[in-house]
Amino acid sequence: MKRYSPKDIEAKWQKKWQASGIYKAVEDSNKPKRYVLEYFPYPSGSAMHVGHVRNYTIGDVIARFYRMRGYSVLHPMGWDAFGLPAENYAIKNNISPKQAILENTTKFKQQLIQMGFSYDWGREINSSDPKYYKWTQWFFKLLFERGLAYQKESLQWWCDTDKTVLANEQVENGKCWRCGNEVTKKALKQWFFKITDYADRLAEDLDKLDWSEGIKAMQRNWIGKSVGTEVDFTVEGSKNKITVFTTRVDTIFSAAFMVLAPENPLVSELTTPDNQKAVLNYIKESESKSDIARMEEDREKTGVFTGSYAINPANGQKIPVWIADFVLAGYGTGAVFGDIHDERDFEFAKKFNIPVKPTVLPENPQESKKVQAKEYAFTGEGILVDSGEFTGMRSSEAREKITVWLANKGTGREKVNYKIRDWLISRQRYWGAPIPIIHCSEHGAVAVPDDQLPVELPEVESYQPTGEGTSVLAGVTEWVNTRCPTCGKPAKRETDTMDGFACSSWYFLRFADPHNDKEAFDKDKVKFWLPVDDYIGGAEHAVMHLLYARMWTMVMHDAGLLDFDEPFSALRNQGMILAPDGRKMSKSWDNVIAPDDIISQGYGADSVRIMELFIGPWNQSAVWSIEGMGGTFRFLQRVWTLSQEFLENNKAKELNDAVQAKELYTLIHKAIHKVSKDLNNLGFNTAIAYLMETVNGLYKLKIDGFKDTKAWNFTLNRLLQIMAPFAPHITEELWLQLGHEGSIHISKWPVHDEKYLINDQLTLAVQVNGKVRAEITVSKDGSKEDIQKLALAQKNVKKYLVNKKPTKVIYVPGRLISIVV
RNA sequence: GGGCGAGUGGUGGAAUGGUUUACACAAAAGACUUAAAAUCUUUCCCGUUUAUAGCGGUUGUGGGUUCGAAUCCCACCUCGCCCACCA
Repeated sequence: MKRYSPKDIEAKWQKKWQASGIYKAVEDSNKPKRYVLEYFPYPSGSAMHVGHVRNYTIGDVIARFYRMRGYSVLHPMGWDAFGLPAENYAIKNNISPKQAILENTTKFKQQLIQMGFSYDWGREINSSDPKYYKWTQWFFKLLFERGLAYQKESLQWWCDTDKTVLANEQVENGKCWRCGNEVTKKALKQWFFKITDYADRLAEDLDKLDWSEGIKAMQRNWIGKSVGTEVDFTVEGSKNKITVFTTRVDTIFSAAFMVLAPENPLVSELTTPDNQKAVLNYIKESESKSDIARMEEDREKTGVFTGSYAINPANGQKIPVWIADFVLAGYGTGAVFGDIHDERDFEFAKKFNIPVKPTVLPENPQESKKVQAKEYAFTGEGILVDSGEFTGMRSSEAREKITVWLANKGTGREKVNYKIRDWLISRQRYWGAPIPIIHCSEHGAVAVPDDQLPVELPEVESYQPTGEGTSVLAGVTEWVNTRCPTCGKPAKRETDTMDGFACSSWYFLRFADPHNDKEAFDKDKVKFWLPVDDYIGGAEHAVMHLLYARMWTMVMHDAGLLDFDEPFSALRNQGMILAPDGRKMSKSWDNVIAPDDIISQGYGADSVRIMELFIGPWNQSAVWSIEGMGGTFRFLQRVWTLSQEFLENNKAKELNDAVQAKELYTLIHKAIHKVSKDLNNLGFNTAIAYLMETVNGLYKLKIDGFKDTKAWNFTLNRLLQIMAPFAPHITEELWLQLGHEGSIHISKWPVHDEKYLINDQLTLAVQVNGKVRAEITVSKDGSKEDIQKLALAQKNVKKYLVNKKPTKVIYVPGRLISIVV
């Protein structure tokens, strides 16, 4: 008998599948469709580890399940090839980024193929291919023409290691998301996408998505919608006014001081000569302070008085105007009023001895006393005092009324603010899609005409960034110098490139029509496949890719290119795989486990795939277990051995045994039912556990021999089919050995027969006062009365019923009978 | 400080109102073998007991609802991830 040896079968089938094209996605309108997509990978220098592989395994099992259930399945793969790591890798290894991508994608592809993933490789795309980025540029133009791409000079996050600006989303705790070094601010003219125009829609539409609450919460938090009031304060002896944003206009009568951000342009005008020196010093100091220091927790409040006073429009009170770096220039109006109803303000007031007094009090009299004694900053809702005509109102009512009152006086208005800032898209690096803009001294920024797309990246000598705030493209004079598309006069090309997130904001659409050279995609093809039904990936993209892609989809929808405005109906966030030491897998920890090593140790891809899912719930993190691999391998080996033994026995004449046949049918139909149900609910680990249980059951039956040929044949065939999404190689091989011609992976998913799911005999637990005291076996259609009688007759039950009568009997069919005394 | 998730045997986990610990790992014993590996079979929460049955206990802690709670409610503790001076 031949032993199970994955290396003898896996590569063979991978080649055959590729040749026969069984995973090709076909638009068949007679079938329902399913678009299963995993985030397309970034082909970095380090190969994929078992954590990445889990992501693809989840997608592949889903894709295979739907394919067998008769769906038209699109399961594509491509490469997010532009970006910093590829360029840095190229510089380090002294090769071109193009060459680096070629090397890395070759390695990644080989890794994916050896795992037996069912991708339609005919749809492979690469975002650094001019045939692809031509359309990325085309979409840039779409945004530009719709007023959603613009240039602005301002202070930007700058990473001095990577020599480029970064988007807000790419700065984590004041550090560059790529290299981890502290970022600084630099004044540069940059390109932005106006994602703020979509802030409200991006927040509101989250409700209609089947995404994990965690990711939705992260996006809501990032967008940071807050509804409040803008209030204008006049400045004593000046025409200037200071506008503030507040969500608590009900506290306006308590305003005791104003605070402006040091960067607020009003500061220089409001500063009186006496205070000039102190203010300038403070501004200088806060500029030089690193953002890490500025964001430090529990930092003591700092600030200086400007010498000016503002007038509270609510009560005419004169209050001092300060500047302090706890007020952010970029949010709201860059100015706030301060009072005792905010912890930060109260802290500030205490530090600088500014008198404050509450005008909102808690309803609880004890707490109210404490607040009046200024024991703490009362930030909750309550009843207004000393607030003119609003005294006695509740906070919520007062907010509405005061806003209307201020609006009528012309000194206030309702206002919605967002934390999200526009998306900074330009990068001072070589390896990205060039921004398709030409700068003309007469016509300004002009889009490159469609017939001149793509604007191809020119070859350069060195990819080393200059650090001067421009990309190396600025040095390619013959490329930079061109003519204005409008007037034909000499003009210069934009030399910044787009961030890689532009490329990934539409790739899921390109998979529907990857080779189209007339347009980005054919509308009908996109209509057939999109939106993505299952989008699988980690949570690290929550406020980057997942937000950007949603915005682009909305823009395309508004431009009439799409008839949907959300790209990903369901998002599946897989849990991380940790190294056996419990830490994240990383080169620097030297704890990375690559699938290649496990496969070459003889376990094979099927065992790895099963381990990825059996290790725990797919959406929770898990520690990789090397020992566990033995278990998944043994399981597959048992299936193999059982099949071989059956095939050898099967050569003899046909045998019949009704008793064994019934047991076999019961086992397999239950398995079909359970595995189908679990796959529908993404219960991969429990589906595998049940398959193992089923195989254990078959081994028990085997002890008596293969007594019914037909039933064994049926059972093994169905078992292989329901195992096929998890272990595609071994099931395909055994399917062939059992005499089938076509591939198991396009065979019809089996349906269970209900009659085998019902047991004739049931085992019930008998409880007395909630404790299990006995077990009884009853017929499935026994009446409650009969069962109750039997239960009460149990020796160990009687013991507890001496001199007592049951007050209540609860019968849960198929489970238990509970007697209460 | 805010948000999200988790806490069950030696370990990963199963069970989402109904017999806690399915499935697997690790460990132990037996069969086969000259031997080992592999394979097959069995045992495996704690206490009480020579042992089995039985009895008692047990899902982070404390309380509640219920005939019955890992599951629902209240309070608290611990761990992980994300965000954080956003007025």
